[in-house]
Amino acid sequence: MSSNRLHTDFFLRDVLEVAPALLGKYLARDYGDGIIRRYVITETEAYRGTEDLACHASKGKTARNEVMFRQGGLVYVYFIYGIHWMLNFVTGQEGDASAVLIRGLDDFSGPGRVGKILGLDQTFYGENLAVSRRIWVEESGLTLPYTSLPRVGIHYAGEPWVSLPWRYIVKRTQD
DNA sequence: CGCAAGATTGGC
DNA sequence: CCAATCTTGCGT
Repeated sequence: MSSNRLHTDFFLRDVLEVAPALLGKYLARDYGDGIIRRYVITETEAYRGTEDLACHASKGKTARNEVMFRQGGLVYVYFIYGIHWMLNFVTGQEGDASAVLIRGLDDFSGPGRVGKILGLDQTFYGENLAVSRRIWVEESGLTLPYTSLPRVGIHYAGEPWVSLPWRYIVKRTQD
């Protein structure tokens, strides 16, 4: 039998390709009980290298963001506002310093809520999505229509970064 | 070593 | 509109 897990090659492309490509994929999580929960990825944001002033990598490599400078397919988590763990997937080749922020799963929206649902913490820093037994991404076969909008909470970056439509959101199902 | 700000959220 | 809560990055 074969696994639907997405491997490193999926993440080695430009972040502007990977971010929308993740929409509709399954975020798989094993909380340690051997039961695999799957959540549909419904919202992402792209952070693109040292040039992008909204990207953490724009200030150069630091202890906090060093994983962003590695090859794609790794997890980048960071703690913010004293409350929230943000989940990101590193993309591109080593040195590209790009990543996708996971902002929504199923009906839950907001990166802080994603981190809470998944029970993230510092131990996930650098986790390899190709081999991890507790968090990975799977092909779902779903192709969901989406829209792109400017990114949230990065006003400090100024133009053009604050206006680029690098936030991708699955259109809500009609009923 | 001090301190301001943060890829947010929930409540008033 | 604002507090919560704490890590990080930068200035002194």
